[in-house]
Amino acid sequence: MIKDKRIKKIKEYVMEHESASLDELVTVFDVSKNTIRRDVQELVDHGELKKVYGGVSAIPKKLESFQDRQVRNLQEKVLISKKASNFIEDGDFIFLDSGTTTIEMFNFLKEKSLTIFTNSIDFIVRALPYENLNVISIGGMVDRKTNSFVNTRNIELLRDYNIKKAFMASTGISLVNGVTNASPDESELKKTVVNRSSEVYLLVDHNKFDKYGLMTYCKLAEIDCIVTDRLPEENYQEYAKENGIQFVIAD
Amino acid sequence: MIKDKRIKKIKEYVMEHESASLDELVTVFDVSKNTIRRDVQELVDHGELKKVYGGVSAIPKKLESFQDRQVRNLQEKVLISKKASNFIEDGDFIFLDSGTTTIEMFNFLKEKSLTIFTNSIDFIVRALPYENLNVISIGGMVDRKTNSFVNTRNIELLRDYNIKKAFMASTGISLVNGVTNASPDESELKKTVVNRSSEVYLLVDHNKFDKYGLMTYCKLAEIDCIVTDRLPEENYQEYAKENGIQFVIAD
DNA sequence: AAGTCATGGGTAACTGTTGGTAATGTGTAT
DNA sequence: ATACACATTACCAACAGTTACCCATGACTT
Repeated sequence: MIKDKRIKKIKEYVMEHESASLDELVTVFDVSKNTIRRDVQELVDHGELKKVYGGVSAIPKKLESFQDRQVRNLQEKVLISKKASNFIEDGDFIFLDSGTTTIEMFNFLKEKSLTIFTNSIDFIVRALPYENLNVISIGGMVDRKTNSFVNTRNIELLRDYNIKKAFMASTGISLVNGVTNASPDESELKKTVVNRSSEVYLLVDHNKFDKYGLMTYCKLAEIDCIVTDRLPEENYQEYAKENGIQFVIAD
Repeated sequence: MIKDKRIKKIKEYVMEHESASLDELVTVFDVSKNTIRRDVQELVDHGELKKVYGGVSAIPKKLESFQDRQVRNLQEKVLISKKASNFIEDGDFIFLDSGTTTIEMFNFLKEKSLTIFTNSIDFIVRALPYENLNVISIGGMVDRKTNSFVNTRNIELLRDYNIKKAFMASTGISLVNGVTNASPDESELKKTVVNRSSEVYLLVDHNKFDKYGLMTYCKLAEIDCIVTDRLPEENYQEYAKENGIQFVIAD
């Protein structure tokens, strides 16, 4: 493997595992300890990681809470987001919810020509270099837990736009409680988006099933398509069939 | 395959894979290493890719254009923004315009406790780690020339907020044309902010005097305080005296 | 037929990368 | 405090990749 690539991988590996011993890295990347040392040194010089005796650890950033979540189950999130992105075509007007799964869609839509309505600050920032993406921000108060805009006073303006497809995130879904999220500030917006959008896609990994958060922002029946990484229990499949919900499994 | 086409393909290939070894490219495109080198060299010369030992890697896109402008006259901008920040007190509810001068205020207010209304994407991002800053974004369409939100549909909501102090930027000011900026998309918002704010501060370096852009968003008389880096011509001083405008010189 | 250009193959000097080894430093358990 | 294991640093030799050339070939142009 090219040195550059290896270093990037090392960074990702350490980020994902919070920290790693040098021996661990030696095994994983199959190069000598010496080389690992040099690679790590380079990353440390660039302020990407920090050294600890016997290994290396990710830098606890101020907004780590979000970053942390982002790497957990990263592979599943990438698979799900890739699958979901297949539903997006050039010229679409879509809504993109904030969240660690939905943000992964970025890589799969950055080359398309789209108009994207979003409350995700991360997405707005990542989309800045891509002129082909017409990004419209919902605005509102910055919420540091989710890096998104909440409590937005201007939900009204959503009603002026005809969103074709909405890609939603959730902290947990269940047959009883529907699609939920943690914060009341967000749910008003999500409700409106679900109502206003022709097609609603929900991106949830298998861990989210049978869990629920504080607020329900829509019923499961209001979702058109659930993109996830494992076929859910029988009762979900029945419910889906009854309510015309499509299940898409990414693997 | 023709050379031009191959080079384009190589670029695409590397972009897609983030990076690639020369050997890899040799196999994929079935030409000699020598040719791959020449092709890659051409791409590097055009700044499309960068060489790394053992291969090539895609250039991580950046928001360069804005960054560039940011360093021009940086010292003046810092001086002006520092001076302007003196008017801000803990607990204030302020508006912060987008622009290369106003963004420099960030360092001088990041430790204060404030509620900040802004259209500047850069400010929103930089403020993310600072929990003491309550940031409210105006939202709207992303404008990549200024890294701000424009064309915002929800100017109405501004009327609900009582902004205490507004810190405005401008591409040029003159006695005849007042305070101007380049884009029609922005001026509607700026107009409203100037109207709604108890105190309006204008941050302009001396180069901005006697220049004007396409759109006038307010008269000079509507400004309460102009922060700049040199004492302007006599006629500006007279005008200021007549209209109760305070001049603050940063040096 | 001569000229131009892209290509492939080769050589030699050079530079960056790698893994090993030895000396030194650091943390831990007794 | 001492011994021990392991981590770190520094250095070097081997090697892989790079640069800057060379020339031969074939396709295409003038």
